[in-house]
Amino acid sequence: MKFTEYLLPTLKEIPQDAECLSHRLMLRSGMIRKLASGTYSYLPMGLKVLQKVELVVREEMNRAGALEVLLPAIHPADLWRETGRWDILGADMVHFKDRHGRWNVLGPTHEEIITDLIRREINSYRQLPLTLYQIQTKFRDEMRPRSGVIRSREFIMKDAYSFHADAESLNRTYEGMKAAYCRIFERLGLDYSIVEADPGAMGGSGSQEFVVFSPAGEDWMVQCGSGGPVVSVEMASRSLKNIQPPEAGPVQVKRIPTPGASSIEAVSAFLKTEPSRMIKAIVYVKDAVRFSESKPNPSDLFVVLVRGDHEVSEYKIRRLYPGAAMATPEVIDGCGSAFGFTGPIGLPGIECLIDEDILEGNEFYTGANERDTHLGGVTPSALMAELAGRHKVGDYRHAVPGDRMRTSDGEVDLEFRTAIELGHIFKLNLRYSEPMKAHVLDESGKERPILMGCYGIGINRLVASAIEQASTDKGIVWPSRAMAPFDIHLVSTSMAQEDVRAESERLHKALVNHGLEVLWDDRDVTAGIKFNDADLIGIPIRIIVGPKALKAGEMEIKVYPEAEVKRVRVEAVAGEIIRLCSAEAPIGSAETKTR
RNA sequence: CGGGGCGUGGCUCAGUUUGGUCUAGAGCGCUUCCUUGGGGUGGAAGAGAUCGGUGGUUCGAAUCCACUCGCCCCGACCA
Repeated sequence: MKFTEYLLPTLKEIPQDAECLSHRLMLRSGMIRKLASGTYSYLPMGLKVLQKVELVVREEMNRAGALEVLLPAIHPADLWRETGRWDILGADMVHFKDRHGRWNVLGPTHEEIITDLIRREINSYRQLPLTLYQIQTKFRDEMRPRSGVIRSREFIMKDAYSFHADAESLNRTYEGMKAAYCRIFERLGLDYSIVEADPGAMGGSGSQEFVVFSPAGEDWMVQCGSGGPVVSVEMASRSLKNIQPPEAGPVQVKRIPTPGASSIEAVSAFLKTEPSRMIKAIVYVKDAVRFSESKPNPSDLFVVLVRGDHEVSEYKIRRLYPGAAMATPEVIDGCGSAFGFTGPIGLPGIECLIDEDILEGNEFYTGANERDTHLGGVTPSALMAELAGRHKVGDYRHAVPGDRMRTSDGEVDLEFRTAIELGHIFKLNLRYSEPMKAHVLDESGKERPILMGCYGIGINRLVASAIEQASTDKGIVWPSRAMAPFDIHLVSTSMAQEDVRAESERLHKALVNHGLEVLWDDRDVTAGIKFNDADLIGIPIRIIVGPKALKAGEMEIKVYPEAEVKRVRVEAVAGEIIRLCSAEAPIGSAETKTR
């Protein structure tokens, strides 16, 4: 491809609106342009990179036995109502009323759509297992798009869905998909981590995220020592200090009117104190499925106490009560408390999980279980007196910096890093098949819901993260040749010199005829401009054709990131480059690329 | 949605505090010519802006006021 015939508008100056590195570089290298907040046009070179990633993804999906389909982007809202997600996702979905007055959704994901397809087409366990995938644009009306292409309102996703008659089959495919994901990320050269994710209240039995660490990341992850396993802040457990609960002491609390102030921030501001001096009390239902809201019994509930500046980890409390779910305001009001003003004092019969940090405190403020009222002077010993016997002390909160964890190497600090989520694999089990009645007949002729898994990769985000990984403000450093937009960057330093032009043209033709993708900078501009643009675009193999070397009958080859200049006889350059390019496994072979 | 910031040729910005000398400037980019040709070469001549929009105040508005639209950042929210 001749530069002069291509659309590659590189920018010398840093665009004002772009703050994160990948965003700046994608803009500057002419890969993308912004249309509006969270929507981007891909210019030819940007598209090329997306397609290179898609190629690897397709190959690995196909290899893993998944079949490619293409589902519609426009969905009737009724399908989303079947699973309750019309309400759950709500305003996050791009939706519109069509001319017949029916609500439609621009797909933010496709579980409902694929499940609908499967329930129509699949009737027998003998048609299972089956894995389908697609690469398609998703739409999400994000509250705040950010970081360029990392969180946008429209993005390309590879989403796969698997269907099974039994858990063993689901597990097998899940592991197969996980392996395929590893191959994809390895071939693309990403320095990624697999993070155990919270399977959540959906009854899921497993979920893992593929992340890359980056300052542009939005999710905090915790690593237990260097090289240790990575988990989310919600799941990271800390080693407890084994603080002995104090003796029960007098309950000398004072009631404080706090009109209208119910959130931690509002109350701490009103009382001129710190959130860390407050106790946050969250009421949970032990088993949301079997709970009857009309007759709430104190023994069906429990309350979790964490410091005001901490977050309750639902993951950790679900280890005690797997069916736990946050109580509704009605239940809270009905059990002798007041929504927004819950506290541990005066909730007879309700079990209490106390995060250990509370015992370290002296006096706390907390809700009085009465509207517009809080309590002051709540001490750990008062809690012991009040809760006598119906409490448990432990680790019930999200991890925070400063937490430590015991490992085989002794106690280590938890390391906090931000990460970008590129992929997520999930055992959905019956979450969609049950409400949507996607059933098959088993061997005994009995109707059973299909077990499902789902597996997503954000393509655009993956490209941005790859650029984030090793690039500098000078230019993009592609993590692998598989992702670089071209194989070769041919730089002719002086198009005014007839020999340079002629030799460049000959070489360009030879390489293209060998099936290589070559960007030939044939612009009539100075060498400095070309070198700077080459650094910006970052195509790893560069050939420099200039008058000096040419006089000696040579050209220069640089391979980045090693980038030692190698002088090669003009006649030998094409052969050398072809050898270089085929030294790697060509895309499509069974070989995994090594970085 | 709350908080903060911004909006002036294609890009980066100056000018706004204190209205008039701004029917608006600079650098980069763009067009033409010469020059140069290994890290954004030097020079000459040009094109290009209803100062985000609407309304108001005023003899006079890029500048003051109101409303509005858009963009960025932080937060809240959320798979």
